[in-house]
Formats: sequence, structure tokens, C-alpha cells
Amino acid sequence: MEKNDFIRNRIREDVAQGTLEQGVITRFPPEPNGYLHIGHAKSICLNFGVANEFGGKTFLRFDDTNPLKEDDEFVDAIQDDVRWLGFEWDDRLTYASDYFQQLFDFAVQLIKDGKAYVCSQTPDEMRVGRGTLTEPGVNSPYRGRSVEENLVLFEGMRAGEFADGEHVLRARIDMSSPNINLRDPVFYRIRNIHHQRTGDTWCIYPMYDYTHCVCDALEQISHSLCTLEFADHRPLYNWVLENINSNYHPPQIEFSRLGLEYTVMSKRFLAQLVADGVVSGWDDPRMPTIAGLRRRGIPASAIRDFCDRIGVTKQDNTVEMGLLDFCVRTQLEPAAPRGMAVLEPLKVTLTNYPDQGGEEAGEWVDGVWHQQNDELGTRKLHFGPTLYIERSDFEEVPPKKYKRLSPGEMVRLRYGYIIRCDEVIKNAAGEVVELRCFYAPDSKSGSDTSGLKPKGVVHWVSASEGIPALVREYGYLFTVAQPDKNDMAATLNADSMVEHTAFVEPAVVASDAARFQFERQGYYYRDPLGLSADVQDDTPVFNRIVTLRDSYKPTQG
RNA sequence: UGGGGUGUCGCCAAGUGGUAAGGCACCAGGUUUUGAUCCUGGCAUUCGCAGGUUCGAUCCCUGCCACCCCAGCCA
Repeated sequence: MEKNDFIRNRIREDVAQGTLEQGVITRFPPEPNGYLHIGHAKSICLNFGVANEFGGKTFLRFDDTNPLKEDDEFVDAIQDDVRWLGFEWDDRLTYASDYFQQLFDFAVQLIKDGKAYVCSQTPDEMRVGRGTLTEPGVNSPYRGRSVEENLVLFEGMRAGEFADGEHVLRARIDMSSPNINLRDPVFYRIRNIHHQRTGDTWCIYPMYDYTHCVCDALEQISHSLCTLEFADHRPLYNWVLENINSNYHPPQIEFSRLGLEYTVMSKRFLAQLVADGVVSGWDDPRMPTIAGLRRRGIPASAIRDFCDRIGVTKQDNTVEMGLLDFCVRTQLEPAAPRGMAVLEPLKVTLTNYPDQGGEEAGEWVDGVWHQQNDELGTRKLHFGPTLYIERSDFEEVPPKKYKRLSPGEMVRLRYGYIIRCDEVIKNAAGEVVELRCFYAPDSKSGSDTSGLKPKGVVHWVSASEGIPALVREYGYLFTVAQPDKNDMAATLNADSMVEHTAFVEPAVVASDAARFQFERQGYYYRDPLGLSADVQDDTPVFNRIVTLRDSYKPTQG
């Protein structure tokens, strides 16, 4: 179905009017100072999506104008993430730093045209001079420097004759503009620092407002899409392109950024979580980063679907996590093989199960990998006299309409037999530690002649053949839907990860599928990193991707 | 109390002069050896508020209100 958000409508109009000589060209311009998060995914899906839909192209352009904050680690991670999301840029991988020389030449011309000047105020002086939201700024005392002096000074800046902060290059626009961005914005600052890509070639670096629009023009971007907070910068974007010798002037179009409940989309804060060790890294499965979502097991297709469903507008929005969950389940439901795992084991002993002696006890029963998808085939499950069921599947005093096990009641063990709870064994503390049950030998799944009507179906794992595994359940990073941006640590969820020593059926562990549905529980992903880098252990680790939808509401009594 | 942006169901989001799409969530039924999936039905007399124009307004006009963004030599 054709999407009809305001941006695509606009592009459709431009295409219809035939004003786009090169076709639709977009760009995704991340700064390599952190990992991408799901908010970036919205922008990626928009930029690459639009280009794909209109037969155009998209540049992946790293905005590397501030060597103080940027790192190659992020350049690599960002490429991995975009690729993983399913998008390609072919040979259109660029860096703002590719254009440093051209940016410099344009700046020299601006100086010659009297449109820019070298300012030698201190940062404090400049801040005061800029005025406030309600008061106009005042002209810098250096605003009147001659073109010649500016040229000499700017060349000196480039030549490394000055210390950091001694001078900046400013645009000469309007210190009394109601738009603060137009009050003689800084275009170049001195940074005597090594740049990841240009090394020591430069010691002056251009600012975003000056760089971004020029790069867009040089790459002949047809539509420069960005988030709402840059709307105030649009007049400056336009000013630059109107005042340099450029024959290309892309329109900047702003859309609102993505808000997601129970998490935060601030790179600064996410970096803090990593630095503080609150999470294991940028790819911790609790993080809203692309790398985190990937390691949690969320398929890229689910993220793309999510981005399609949330749409693109200029309205502030905070999307419920439930929508992402829905998208994940939608992808996994038809595809993920089913398996059984018991997270909190409760021992069940079948008192009348034939004693075959020692380790020979038990039998192998058949189970399909997917009830609705025969192509996934079948697997064998071990059934024996000692089993584990989920603790939560037993209640001594069951609520009304309880469809699980309780004293005197029967349930079917999925793919196995019907059992009846005859005896509840407790420890000294009064905790239930074992159920002694009768099993109906003629109730085997698929050939049931018992005529019994169990209350429900329950998952289980053979005690002798089940494989111990570490299962990690992930919750929200925050305890409140909308964390306070000024005090995010206050509402951090201390229990955002719960670990279980679970028992998993052997066929699941042996399978090379990456994602499973553990029946009646949720979707799980075999963590590719395993237990940890420094622990040599074969224990399988499963991350819970998302729970199954659950409409069970325990009733009173 | 400067500038920019936004207000349509709990959350997203179409519609923009002809009498409120869709998705998620939720509720009620049906199927079911996953309380899952699947299927069926329900879910805004009302579009931030108040006036005005009009035969008719969510859509046009006026005024108000609320929320978001902006005072980095960050992006």
C-alpha cells in the first residue's frame, strides 16, 4: 500500500512536476559519536525507504566535523546497523570531511564577499553578545574587520598559528534577528586535534550549520530530511546556500523524532549507561539501540514494520512499547519453531510410570516444530518418570476457571500424556517441592483413548534429558513510561534483567535455528555471545525477545 | 511577555468545506493439545477551547489555551 505521509506527498509532487533532474536523492547523516537507536531507524527507513520507492539513491554520510567527540568504532558500528536493517548505499558512503577543502574555499569566498569575519571574542563574551530569547544581541567588536585582515587571520587559523578558542569564523548576518541561529553563527572553530580521517591536515573544523547544507548541495540531495529541532536552522541552511557559489539548493523538510515509552532516545544518556556499567554495552539487549534490539533477537523486518506503522508527521509522539512487541510477534509467529523450556522448575514424579530400570527409563515422543507450519518438521521429546513443569502451572488452591494443575485435577503434558496430581510434597519451609502424579498410559498425544478431559495443556521438560540453560528475561530500562529527562537515573529499573536457570528440551539446544517460541511463554533468541567472553562454558543462553500475548486474568478466589 | 513547531479515540495516524479511514491497545464471542495464533463483532454524534463565515466547518476567519524546540567555539 502506498504511504501518504506529508513528506512522500511532497516528493510525489516534486517528481510529478519534473523538477528533479537527478531523481530522488536522500541521505542519512549520522554523527559517529555513538550507536544508532530505534529513533535513527525511523530516519533510516524514511530516507532509504523514500529513495527506494521513487527509484532514487541514498547516501550514508558521516557527519564527522567534531573530532573531539567522534570515533571510528562508531563508524563501523553504524554501517553494520544500517546494513543489518536491510539498506544499501553501494558506493555512496561519504564523510563531511571529504568536503573540508571545498568548505574552506567557500568560506574564503564568504569572507571576500564580506559575508563572514573572524571573531576573537571569548566564548563567554560571545554568549553575552548573542543576547537572549527576548533581547537582541549586539555586534561583536570584531565584526568590522576588513576583508584583508579576515583573510590573513583565517589563513592563519588554518595554518595552525593560533590556540584553540583564540578565533572563530562567523557569518555576518543579523545580531538582532529574532532567530538566534542567525545572530552571526560560528562557521569554523580551531581544534588542534587529530581527526580520525583527515589526520593533522586541518586544525580548523566547520560547524554543523555551515557543513550540512553544503554537503547536501554538493551531493545534490533532492530532499534533506531532518528532525523538528532543526526547523529553526532552516533559515540558516538557506542563507548559506544562497550566499555561496552553489547551483543546487535542496529543501530541508523536518519531521518529528520518535518517542518510545519506558526508554529514552538520548545518545548522551545511553552512552552514560554504558560508561557506568548499568548495561553490558551499547548492544545490551535492554538498550533501544539497533545493536541492542538485534542482540535481543528482534528481527530487522520487525523494526521496518514498526517504522511503517508509526508513520511520519510533525506531531510530538510517544509510541507505546506494545506496538513494537506486536511487530515482533507478527514476524516471529509464523516463522519461529516451537519448543519447550521450563524457567522455574517444579519436579513432577509419575508414580505409576513403568519402571524400566535406571537410565533406560522413559520414551521419546513426537512433537511438531510448528502447529501451523508443517514445513518446519518434527522433533523428538523425551518423556520419563521424572519431569519438570513450570511452578506457575500449579496452584494448591486454584482460582476459578484455572486451566492448569492443582490437587486432584488433570492436565495434559503437551505432546505427552495426561497426568493427575495426587500428592503435594513440601519442604520444612512449607514450599511445594514436588508433585506426585498419576499418568494415564492410554492418553498419549495423538493416540488418546482414555476419554479423559484434562483442564488444560501445560509445557514440561524431561528431568533426565532436559538441558540446563541460562534464560534472560528483559524488562523496561525505566520504571515509568516517560522518564524525566533531567533525572533519568531516578527512575532506572533496577530489575530490568532477570536470569533463570532453566531446563530446555534437547531438540531446541541441538537445533541451529536462532529464534524459538518457548510454548506458552514467549519468543527467545539464542544469544550468539553465549555466557560471557571470559567464561568457558557450553551453557546455552537464551534472551527473551518478547512474551506471548497473554489474556489470562486470574479471577478472584 | 522573542522566534519556530504541534494540537483528530488510551497510543500512533488518515481526512482539510459535505456530514470522522486504518493500525496498536482494549472489550465480547467462535476455533484451538500454546489462556498463543486464527476468525467474527464492538470501540470518537465528535476533531484543544470560544466566537464568526456558510445551507453545511475537523477542514475557512478571529481570538484564546496547552504542549514541544531554540540563547554549544555540539549535531
